[in-house]
Amino acid sequence: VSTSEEGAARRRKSLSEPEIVRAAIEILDAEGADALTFRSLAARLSTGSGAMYRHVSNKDGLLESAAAELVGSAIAGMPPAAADSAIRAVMLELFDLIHTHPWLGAQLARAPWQGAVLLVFEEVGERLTAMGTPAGIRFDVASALVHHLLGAAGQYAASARIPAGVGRAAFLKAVAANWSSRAGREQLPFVHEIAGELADHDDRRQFAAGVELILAGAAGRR
Amino acid sequence: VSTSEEGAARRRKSLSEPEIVRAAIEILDAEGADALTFRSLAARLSTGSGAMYRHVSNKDGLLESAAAELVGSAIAGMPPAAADSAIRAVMLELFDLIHTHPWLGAQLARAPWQGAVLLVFEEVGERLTAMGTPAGIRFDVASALVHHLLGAAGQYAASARIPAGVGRAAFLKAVAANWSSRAGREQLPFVHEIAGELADHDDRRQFAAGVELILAGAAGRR
DNA sequence: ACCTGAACACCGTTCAAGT
DNA sequence: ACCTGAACACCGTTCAAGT
Repeated sequence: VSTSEEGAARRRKSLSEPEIVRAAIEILDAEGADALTFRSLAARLSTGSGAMYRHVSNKDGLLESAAAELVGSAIAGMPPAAADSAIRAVMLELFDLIHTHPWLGAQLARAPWQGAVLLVFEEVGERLTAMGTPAGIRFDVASALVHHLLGAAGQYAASARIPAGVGRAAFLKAVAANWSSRAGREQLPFVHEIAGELADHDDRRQFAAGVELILAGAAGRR
Repeated sequence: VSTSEEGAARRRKSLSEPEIVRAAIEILDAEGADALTFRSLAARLSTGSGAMYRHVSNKDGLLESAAAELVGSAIAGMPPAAADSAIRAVMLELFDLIHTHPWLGAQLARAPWQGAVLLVFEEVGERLTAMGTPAGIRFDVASALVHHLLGAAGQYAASARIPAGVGRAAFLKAVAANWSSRAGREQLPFVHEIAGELADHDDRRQFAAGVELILAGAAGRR
């Protein structure tokens, strides 16, 4: 046949780090974090399971590279620091990026001093500077904003893991019932209230509200 | 000898869930998250590696129980919701708890809807109610505070993993240098500035500052 | 009823052997 | 120089066999 060795396990070209990272992102996006193994990656790249170690240090490094790749290009697409609203645009852009790549939320929260998170810090910090946040509180404000993003990211990643069919409200109530007794309490009234609101809840709006709280607090101290 | 079967691998009493959770916390505190395996746990409890499955559902469940145990008793020790400053006391108490048990930071960030985090939500929410935060923004404020805690927790857990001897400032600068080029940038000036401040940096103070920003933002909307 | 520990089905990572 | 894939040293989890 003319299609010769279709799918045969032989490299046509030498591997490269960007090629490996790209393949990793594809697996992560399509099948989730658990599906990324050096064996699945090797299969997709038609190579041996140990071949990638020439180009990436280890699995942690690979995940950090994948995260930085996505965050880096999302940030590159943003207009330069200028108007007062720029910080909000950056925060929402990153929130949306995590929404599109749920594994990214878990990854950012796991290692807050990886490259991807530093890129976020840089972007946030520069825009705070541009909008006149005093140097004395700039690091505090940036860190509150980044923590808010990482916290929301983790929460979103966790939501994505709730078995389909079970509503988030029902899930929360079940967990709450399970744990309230151990806390030596009859009930968790506030959590119950939250669970009720969760049905028609907009994560993105709540995230934006948190950003506004922090910015308002910062403005009060200007 | 009279000390008979010292250290012999035989159960003296039947296992229980609290006993298992307690042993898990001891391993986590003493040797870190990686050291907790069902085999190390079995060795410490002088039993078989599969025995714990009668009492805990799996490893995730065990970690969630361990986290909830610590958070639950920390919260039980707090005075009831009352004064305006109570919310600050709770947040700092939890920050300190994570400082004492670094693995807890990673665990809370990993699964934000586990029992331990719901207990935090409850405590924060009740105190916001007590201090008069309007119902309309209460959930938003609580979630911003919890995100701040989880974000800080993750960051602290990551700091603890930086190889001893390497300062945090040097570590951050190295990571930044490594990634700035890939972001298509010469440098990351804000991150560089941060790294400089990091030498005499007080995490606890910065965390408290973030809490104040959020509360100030909330007060402005009262 | 509960514990025991071998066995199973995976991992990440290494490294001799190939090309 | 780089790839290949068996091998190593682990995991979490299951389950027949014991008591």
